[in-house]
Amino acid sequence: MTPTRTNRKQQIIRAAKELFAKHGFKGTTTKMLAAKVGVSEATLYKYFTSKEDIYYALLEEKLQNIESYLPTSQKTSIRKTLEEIVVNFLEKNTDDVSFTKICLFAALEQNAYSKNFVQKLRKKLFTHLDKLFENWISEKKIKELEPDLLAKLFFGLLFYTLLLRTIFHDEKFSQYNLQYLAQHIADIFLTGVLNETT
Amino acid sequence: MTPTRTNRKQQIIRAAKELFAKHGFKGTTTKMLAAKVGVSEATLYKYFTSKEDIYYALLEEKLQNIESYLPTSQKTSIRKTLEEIVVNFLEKNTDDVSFTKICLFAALEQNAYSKNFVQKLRKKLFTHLDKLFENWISEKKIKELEPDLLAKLFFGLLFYTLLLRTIFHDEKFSQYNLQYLAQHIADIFLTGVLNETT
Amino acid sequence: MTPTRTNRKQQIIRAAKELFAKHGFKGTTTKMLAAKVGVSEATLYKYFTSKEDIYYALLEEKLQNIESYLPTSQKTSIRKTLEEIVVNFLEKNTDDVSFTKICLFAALEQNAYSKNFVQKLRKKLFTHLDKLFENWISEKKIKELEPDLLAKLFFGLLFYTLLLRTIFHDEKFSQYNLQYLAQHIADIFLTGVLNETT
Amino acid sequence: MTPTRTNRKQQIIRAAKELFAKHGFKGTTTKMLAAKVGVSEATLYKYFTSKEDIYYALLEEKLQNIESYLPTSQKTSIRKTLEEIVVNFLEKNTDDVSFTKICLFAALEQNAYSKNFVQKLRKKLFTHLDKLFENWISEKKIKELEPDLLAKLFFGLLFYTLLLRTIFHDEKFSQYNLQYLAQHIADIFLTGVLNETT
DNA sequence: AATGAATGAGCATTCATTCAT
DNA sequence: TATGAATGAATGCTCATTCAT
Repeated sequence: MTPTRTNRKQQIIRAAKELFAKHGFKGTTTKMLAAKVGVSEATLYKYFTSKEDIYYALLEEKLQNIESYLPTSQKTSIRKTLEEIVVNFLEKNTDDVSFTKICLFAALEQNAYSKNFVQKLRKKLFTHLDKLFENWISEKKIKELEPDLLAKLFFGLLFYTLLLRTIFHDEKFSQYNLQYLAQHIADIFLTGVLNETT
Repeated sequence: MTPTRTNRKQQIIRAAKELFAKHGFKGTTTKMLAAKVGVSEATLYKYFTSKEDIYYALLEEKLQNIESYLPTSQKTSIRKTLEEIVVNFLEKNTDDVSFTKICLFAALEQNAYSKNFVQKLRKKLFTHLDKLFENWISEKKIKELEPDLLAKLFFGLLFYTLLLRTIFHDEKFSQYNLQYLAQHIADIFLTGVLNETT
Repeated sequence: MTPTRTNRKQQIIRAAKELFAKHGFKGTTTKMLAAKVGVSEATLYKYFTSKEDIYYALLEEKLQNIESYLPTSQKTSIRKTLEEIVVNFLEKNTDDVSFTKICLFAALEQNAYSKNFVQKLRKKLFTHLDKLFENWISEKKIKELEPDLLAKLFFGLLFYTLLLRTIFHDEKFSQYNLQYLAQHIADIFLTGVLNETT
Repeated sequence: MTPTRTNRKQQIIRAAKELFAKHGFKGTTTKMLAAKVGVSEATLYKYFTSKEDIYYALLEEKLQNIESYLPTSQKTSIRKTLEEIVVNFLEKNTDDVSFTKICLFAALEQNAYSKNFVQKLRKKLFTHLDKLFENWISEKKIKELEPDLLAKLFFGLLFYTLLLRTIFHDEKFSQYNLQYLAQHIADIFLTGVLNETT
């Protein structure tokens, strides 16, 4: 594939990402997409066989390029590790809101392909996180609960925070700096909200 | 409005709820809707002025009828209170998955009306929850953090759990019984995951 | 089905017959068809599910209504019988050229459906003709050849004459009166072209 | 024109012949054609100015190269001559079904050009055949009928036999060997089907 | 000599909506 | 109250064709 050809494909995917995020799959028309890319609708079909094909390419690409929000280096403390996860996750996904939206649309629209995508995505997101909790449990550092339950509940805190910041446009959560949020989320998850004196 | 008229309106809204949940607003056609209700498409327009109108009526109705997941009676312990909230919330929303989906669609589709809806909905959901945490804080029962931050993080645990059970179709989370989930969520939120001995 | 509904369907089929005959299936657009009927394209789809559906309905209807070109009463002579067949066949099909054309298009375009149609049509055309020749053979009135071979060769004379008159626009054949043609065709088929004195 | 250029043109025409025969003019796309030739669509337009142009070139070429099915040498008997015509005609056209189909499509599609083509073709086909019958008539060998009427009716037998074998896929007619068919067709045309004793 | 890239016009089909009855 | 009949505008997609390279 010539470099131009790849570029055009990328252009289309990039434009599609924005539009699908804003209007969903059904809500995005090929006309809108062509206009955004600055080509004719016919041109779209020189690069992709169908609107669905563009959608799939978009999801597929995301699945490949998904960046880990997990710390690369071994952290000394659980707390630091969790804090870094929070910051990483929110940082990466705040910049690319469309991805979050597209994932949610995919989860909601529920055709065979998007179901598969969501499944793969969740696997990718949790494989490493699960392991982290497993290790901590086996090291007796944290309570002996099912590691994936812990991973998912922790992720729930992240995920909902992300939604508050990017989709629900919660004023407060949007203004908090990430460090501050990370500290509180990590703290609550580790030690709970009860007053120590209690 | 005659009772029949009200009934028909209700029938339409009920059918719309299912369809919008399954296919989104754009993905639901008036043809599908009419078929589901068992009337002609023309009849739809005797009761509502447009497809959007049906959507708005649906959201509005939900906003009125939203049932509190908060405990009605004063509970003795925070733990019991939180547990009851978890159980209530999951119970009510598991039965009515379409509502969750419609809310998410509304949040994603982001037109003026749905934005407004999401805002109102969140207000309704959080007003009482916020107060609960405020009280506990003033009673020094829990750490002195911003009450709405606490409320939202706690809600994040609930909400993500709901998504896992109803939209992401997480096998494990779907099988857990609600009591079990409630205990763990409440426990983690209150005391954290760290080993007490640490 | 209300009478109006039937009428519209019939109107569409009638218009389609003309257009498909003139331009073939591919060459006929739904726009042309709608214009000819005097309705919008959308209306076409209230009565038929697709362009193909219209085509099929058209063929199906023809298959039902196909009129026999065979003599109803028992003729005294073979010659009279054949002459009547020629006249009947040419008369019926000259009035309805579109049918001939559509059949030929169907035979040429060769999709699964039209293949089936052509097969059924040929069966309908030949079943009785075959029997006629069988009888004559068993009565020793004509040479002892395979009856269907005879039927088909005789039909070839008819069919080609029809093409000459309706599709190839052969001047002479178009001007001959049917009686004249019938006599010669029957005569040649019965006694051949050789001079009797030879 | 360089020899390569001629070759490419020929390649295109050959591919077009197959495709037009299978799908008709409208049913054949330039994409299909380019793919079959193994070049880009753009290349097609280096050799022909339009899709129609290819079609015309194709017909024109056929018109030039049409091979006579008439016997080259003077045959002793009419019977032998007719038999040879039948065999020749069926042999040549069975091998090249696409030609028959294209001619029929041309006759059906009825635009100015194809009308002209069909006319020329028929002239070519009948000029010599007509003469043959003229001669036989003047030699008093056959009945004194209009020679072109005879020629066309005889041709009808050939033509319908060809259709049965190539387009209608008549099982029996496809299996008969040509010699057998030729004998019967010639015999019937010459002496008729009536029992001699009658 | 060949083609990659592009497209305006058109295709069959569906949409939400209207209106006379 | 309900709907059969209708449609303008749009949808995803394909077509034959052009042109710079």
